[in-house]
Amino acid sequence: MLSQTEENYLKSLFHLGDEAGTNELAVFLGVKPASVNDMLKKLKEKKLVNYEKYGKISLTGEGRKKAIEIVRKHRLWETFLYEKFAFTWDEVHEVAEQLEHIQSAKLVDKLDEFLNFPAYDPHGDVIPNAKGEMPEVHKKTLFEEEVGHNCTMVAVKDNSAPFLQYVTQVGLSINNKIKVLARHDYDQQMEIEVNGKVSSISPRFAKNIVIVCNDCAKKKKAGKGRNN
Amino acid sequence: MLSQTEENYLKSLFHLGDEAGTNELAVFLGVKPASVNDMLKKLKEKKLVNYEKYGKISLTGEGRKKAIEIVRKHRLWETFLYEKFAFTWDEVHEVAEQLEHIQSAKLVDKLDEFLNFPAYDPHGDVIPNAKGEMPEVHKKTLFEEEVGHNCTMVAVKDNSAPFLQYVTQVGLSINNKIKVLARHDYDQQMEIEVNGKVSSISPRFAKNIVIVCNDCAKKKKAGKGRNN
DNA sequence: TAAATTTGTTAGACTAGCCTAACTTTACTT
DNA sequence: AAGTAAAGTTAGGCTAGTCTAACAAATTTA
Repeated sequence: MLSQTEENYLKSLFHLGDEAGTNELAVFLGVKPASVNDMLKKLKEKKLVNYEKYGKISLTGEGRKKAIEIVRKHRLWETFLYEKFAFTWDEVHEVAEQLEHIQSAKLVDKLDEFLNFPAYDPHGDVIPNAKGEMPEVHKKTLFEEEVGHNCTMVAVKDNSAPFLQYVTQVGLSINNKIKVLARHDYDQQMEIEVNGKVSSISPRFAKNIVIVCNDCAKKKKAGKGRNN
Repeated sequence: MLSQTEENYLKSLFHLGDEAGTNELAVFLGVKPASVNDMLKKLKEKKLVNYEKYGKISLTGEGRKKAIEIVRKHRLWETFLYEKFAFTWDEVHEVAEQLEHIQSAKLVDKLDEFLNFPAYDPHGDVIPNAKGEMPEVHKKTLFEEEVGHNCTMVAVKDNSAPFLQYVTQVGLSINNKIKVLARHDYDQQMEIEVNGKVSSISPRFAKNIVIVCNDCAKKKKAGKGRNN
């Protein structure tokens, strides 16, 4: 059993990617490099990180597996708070930071099922599945999507009530499919179809909807990610 | 902000009542008396317990308030796991022990609302309301209930699939109202009404349903309680 | 390539929460 | 009321995780 602190180190290493250094990790975690050093020795001992003096830090297979489990829990809880308890996307993170450390395999399974196995969290990040698989994904705004393509809404960028009402009116919500029917060169107004309903949306609106394209080729390197 | 450990001490003191001793608390928490002693000094310093050397331990008003908040969270989470995630009543406690320490007022409010402000948890214990009020209650089995009285189901004693199926068939679930229509002296079979539906139930069945009477006078002293 | 800067490491110390062992106070028993 | 048993306390020590300060290695830059 890992402590919450150990879990946080693994999670942070996962987000920083495989070329992390001591200082970088220290800044990320909000502790001093000396503390990171101590912990790295411990995690190396437990075979969760690869680490040699003055070298770069990376997760072992086992460490990565643990990290992904935590990310999975974090993102499932964020989705839960957002969808079921009407938290806004900027409120979910802090509480999910706590909830991600709850130990219960059954709870995670049930949560996943309860949310209907969501693919994306409210920030538009991919939720790893129960096997720890995490398809890579290229996020962009709906405004940038090509005409004729199908995409999935994964997040919003604006949290204001008027915007959110508009989103609802158009029939959109996270994990919904969207088809881009047209874009007018004149005023960049777009025509989209959601659940058979066609809407005309402004460029401003489209720029606040984050999507992943279902028709674009899927090959991209993983970035550094966010703090979760 | 209290640590999880501090919260557990307060919660335990609440369950043990106001005449707890050092040893008793140590046994309850599974630690040594010396550890309890250290912590009591700290909690006294924080004005959460009343405590003098060699004297009995009790919670201050503030300490009690904190303890009730934790009990409230524990019981709401138990109810959540039981009702929404199909945990059995003997599985909920362990996970609720972890969830009760999550810090988020909004989360607790939403949880309460999501569960429709439940009065009892799956063990039949009263859930304190948002104000920290906790009506005292006299639990008994449905078998013991008087004919003509109305009562509320608060728990089951048997967790087997056949029993639970039968419970469902009769239309019963936790926080449901039951009216006792009759009891036959011959075989102690009972007639009950649930949501307008009348059922005939065996004494064995009735003995596995825990209820609180809504028609009995409500005056009784608080007992020592359980570990939650 | 040598100096300066950045990055990483070590040693020693602190706090929370726990322990054991020894001791003190209170309560029980006859 | 004296002696024993039970309950409670203290002192000192341990681990996890943090810190500061001093030092060492690596990297950048002139």
